[in-house]
Amino acid sequence: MRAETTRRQIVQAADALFYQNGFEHTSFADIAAAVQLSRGNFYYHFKSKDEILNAVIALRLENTARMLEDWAAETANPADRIRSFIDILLMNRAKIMRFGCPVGTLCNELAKLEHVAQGRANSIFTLFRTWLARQFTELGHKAQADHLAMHVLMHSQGVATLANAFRDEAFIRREVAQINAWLDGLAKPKTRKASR
Amino acid sequence: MRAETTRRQIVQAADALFYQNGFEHTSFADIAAAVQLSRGNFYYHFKSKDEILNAVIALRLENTARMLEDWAAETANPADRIRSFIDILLMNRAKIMRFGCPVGTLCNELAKLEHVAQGRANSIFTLFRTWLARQFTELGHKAQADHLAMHVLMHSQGVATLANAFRDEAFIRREVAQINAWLDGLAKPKTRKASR
DNA sequence: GTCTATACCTGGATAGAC
DNA sequence: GTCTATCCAGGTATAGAC
Repeated sequence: MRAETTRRQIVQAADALFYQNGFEHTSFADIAAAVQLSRGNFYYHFKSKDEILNAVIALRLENTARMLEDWAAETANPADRIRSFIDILLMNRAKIMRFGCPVGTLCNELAKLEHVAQGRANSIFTLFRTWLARQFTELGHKAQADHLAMHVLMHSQGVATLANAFRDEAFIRREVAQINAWLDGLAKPKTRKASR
Repeated sequence: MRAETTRRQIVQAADALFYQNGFEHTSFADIAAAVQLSRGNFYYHFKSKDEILNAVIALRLENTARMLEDWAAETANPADRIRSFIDILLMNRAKIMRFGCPVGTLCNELAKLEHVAQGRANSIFTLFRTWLARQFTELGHKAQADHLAMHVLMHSQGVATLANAFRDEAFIRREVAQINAWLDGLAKPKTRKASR
């Protein structure tokens, strides 16, 4: 098999395992088993575990950027674009209830490990943050665009953490409905002024 | 030294280390070094790592319960009691920015490990949840007390996760001010009706 | 109750044959 | 590019002396 193909398989397997079992809890043996490779062969593709982590983060950045571009291309209305982001909670609810948010839990873990890749992992958050801020700017909230972006991100992280702890789908739906209502208020601020 | 004293020291050291470095990343040697004990002696007090984890969770449950009782005793107004909870984010902001929320990050980690103590760890959340729900009931929101409790918990988790990733104190203050304003609306619903 | 010594295993990482 | 064999560090856990 071509090296490039094997490498990609390793990264994809590591991506899933890091998400499901955590970075530290995932061993080389686990990843090797997932792609049906011997442990020894592994080091032909990656010289260290940190190198795999970097590749996984790069993959996630790539996938995230593509997803955000697609949303921006498909959806004309900035409010609807933000709704696409919020909808992740519903689309991925099964995984979120089992494993939490892939970004939040990775950043949490790396923070405790004081890992060098912390900054790189956080940049996935930054990707969402700047994209959301751009949508809020287009919505006419330029001055507080970044604050609003952080608020939406905060909401998604809180929902993911509690949904994971309590395995509560109804809770997710309730909170998604609520943040969407909040977004409605922002999208049409002319109807009733200063409604908070 | 008396066994009881040593045992307590071990649990307190483990509590701090699990919070700062994560459960799995903390070794017996780390805890032993923190209390200046030999690794061998350790097993006189705890037969396994899971046993220490259980003791740590029990300690946290105890401390949390006492804190909530104190708030209920000190503060007459249920809205102010809820504000005591929200204020944790400000009081502990330095630690939260470095290590996240102790409850949320532990539950996250145990979920990925599929650890048997998961349920026990989650019960710390439940303690906050039922206490908050009681305050909302006293505030006159009995029907949605539990939903509101989950909403406040969700908020604190989201703020903690993002504050940890971005090390952003201004963000914490902003979000605390915002949820307090939201709480104001709930505490005095008579002034202006259906203000959301 | 506390120590040292040690057994045993897992995980990361390397060397070298094929 | 893939394998087996192997090394070494660190982690959990035990035995037994003091």
